[in-house]
Amino acid sequence: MQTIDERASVPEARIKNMEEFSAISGISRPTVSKYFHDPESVRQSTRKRIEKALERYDYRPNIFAMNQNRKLTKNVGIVVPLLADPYFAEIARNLEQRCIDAGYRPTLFSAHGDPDLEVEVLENLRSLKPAGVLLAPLGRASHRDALAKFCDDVPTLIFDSSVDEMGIAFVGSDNFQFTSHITDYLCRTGEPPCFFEMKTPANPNAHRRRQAYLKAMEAFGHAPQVISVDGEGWAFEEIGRLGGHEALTNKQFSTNTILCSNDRLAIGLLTACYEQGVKVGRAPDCAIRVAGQDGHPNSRYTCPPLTTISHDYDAVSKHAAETLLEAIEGHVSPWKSTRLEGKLILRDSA
Amino acid sequence: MQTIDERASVPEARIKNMEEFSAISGISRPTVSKYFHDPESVRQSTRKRIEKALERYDYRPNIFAMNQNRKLTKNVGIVVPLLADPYFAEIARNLEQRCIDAGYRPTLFSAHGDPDLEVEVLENLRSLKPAGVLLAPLGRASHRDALAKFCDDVPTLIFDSSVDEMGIAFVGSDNFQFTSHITDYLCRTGEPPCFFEMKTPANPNAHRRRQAYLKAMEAFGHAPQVISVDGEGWAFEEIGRLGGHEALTNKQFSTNTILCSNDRLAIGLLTACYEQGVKVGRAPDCAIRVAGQDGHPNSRYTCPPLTTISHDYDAVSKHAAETLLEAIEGHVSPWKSTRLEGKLILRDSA
DNA sequence: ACATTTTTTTTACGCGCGTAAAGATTTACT
DNA sequence: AGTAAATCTTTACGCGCGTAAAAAAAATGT
Repeated sequence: MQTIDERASVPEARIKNMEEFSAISGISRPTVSKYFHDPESVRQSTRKRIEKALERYDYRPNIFAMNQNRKLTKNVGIVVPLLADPYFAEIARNLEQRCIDAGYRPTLFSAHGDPDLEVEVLENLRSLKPAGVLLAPLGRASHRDALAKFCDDVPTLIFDSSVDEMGIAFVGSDNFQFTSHITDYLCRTGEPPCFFEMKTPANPNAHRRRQAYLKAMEAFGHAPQVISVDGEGWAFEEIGRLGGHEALTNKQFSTNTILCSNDRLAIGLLTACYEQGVKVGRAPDCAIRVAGQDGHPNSRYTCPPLTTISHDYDAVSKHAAETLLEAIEGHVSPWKSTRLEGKLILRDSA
Repeated sequence: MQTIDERASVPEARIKNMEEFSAISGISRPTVSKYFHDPESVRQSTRKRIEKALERYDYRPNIFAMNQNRKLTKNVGIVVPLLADPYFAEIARNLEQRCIDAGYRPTLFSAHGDPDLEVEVLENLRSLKPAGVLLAPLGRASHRDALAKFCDDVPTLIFDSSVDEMGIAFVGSDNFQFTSHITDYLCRTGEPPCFFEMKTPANPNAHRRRQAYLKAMEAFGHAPQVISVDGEGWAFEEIGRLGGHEALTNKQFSTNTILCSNDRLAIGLLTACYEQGVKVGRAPDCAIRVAGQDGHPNSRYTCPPLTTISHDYDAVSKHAAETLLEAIEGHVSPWKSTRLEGKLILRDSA
């Protein structure tokens, strides 16, 4: 490499591609390519030369061209059902960080609550040639066959909500434990709870929670009561609020304690209670107790702050990311489901 | 094109690229390429033949390879400061939809509240060769020069929070009008408000709102009072809660009405009020009134529901998307700032 | 100083698709 | 039927980079 590009004397000259950069740095393109793949893989002296050039010209390889012809990419896709829900935003961010720390390039997608968009996202994801993907399916509404076909083609770890035995593994929370645990707490500290849920929940975890509630109540020798409210879609708070109004008006709650299927529903219910002047909490002057499930980011700021059982965000995302990355790196193992326990968060609502 | 690929008889044969697809469809690759660029651009009969093949083999072009050598792509990047904030999630989704409807391919990114990540995201965005980008900067913490350089290279519309006179235009809300309007409302319906804000707000809109508050109070002939609470970062609710506790304990509020700089701060303040047993609302038995600003998705579900002045989400995102897409399509015009008025949303908190 | 090992350079092709140009084919139209 | 216009096929190159193989150069060891 003898020729030094004349433009090297003009600091502002923008480097368009690796070819140009290799010219001004005086290092051959394949070596430069190697450097960007792993800076440690080239000799110390050439690394210095490259980095010196890098200081003067802020060239960066085109990430999409990079992946075009690579055997194994470092891309991982993260797909959640609905980014507008802070719960998913939170866990997605957590997963992103773990991927970055492990040297991977995460890209985040949301299905925006729409099953068609979910498969659309997955189809587009193929173009990224991802080494793997972390997928939280929409749930009930997901197009099973499309997801399954995707999982056949690219290493996919399912998290949050499981759909059949898809992908390389499932990591999520132990919904039975969630509901049993908080039901137990509620029974020990006051009247046994009734269960407040959506009639047609978007996601299979809700079914598990109802089952766990019924079983727990039976075990404790109490009569269960399930209130299933109408409502489709992902506007859980509004569904909870409207359903709450109806249930309160018709005096459908058989006890003074209400366990909600999830925190967002509980938030809506709390609003309904407020609007009807029903005081919520565990103080003597309160009419009812309300508890949620999920440990939603907003649950701390309701009035009263919501007693709930929280996902172990860190543990779930850690286990999910590690399992996927191990699989990517060749660690083969049979399909496995891991469900982590939740932690009870005691606040003023119950 | 005489040779029909033998694999055509095996329906399951996966098509790897456009070459293979053109073979089994019997149409030349350039024509197939043209079809995918715009199905209307090929003759009706060939379009049918392609679509018939498409039914048997679900081939889709690689979107990243597509953009590799295109003069003008249909990509648009959408960058928000923090996806975990439902406000941004909401507006981002709105923008995405508008881009899709206009025939563009939006991709969503979040800076996750980190200025370094913000420039990182923009650098990576370059690889996408976007036709344009919709950028809501972090604000105060943003690396101005990096953003400016990016705006020089790719058509960028700034929204939500303006940073200098960057990009092709700014579209956001009229923060002066916001605060003037709601201050006016509060003054007319009770005691004039004091102003509750963060000492070092993340985003320049906060300054405008404080100024507007001061000016409005002066205009109405009332003495203003600004309570600035400590706190860094994006955990506004917690900052509002802690600051609220301190202000309540020290009796810093000079009137019974508190206008918060934004809804998330207000949500935290409401929690502090609850925790101190201070009743909020406009009913006779309430101690204070609290109002927010933004029309945050959660504001409907606080207890009491939060009176606020809401962004016109639809109008902002519509104007932002249209302005960018017009610019992309050749419509040149000088830099311009558009600030849309907000709508007062009366609820129970004030 | 020599041979050996490690690293770099050259050369060349591939990824999946855009795109331009010239020729062949098909359509539309008088 | 004949001509012009529209569309398609062929051929060829480009985008920005990965990667393999052979040759050249540099570092290492004795």
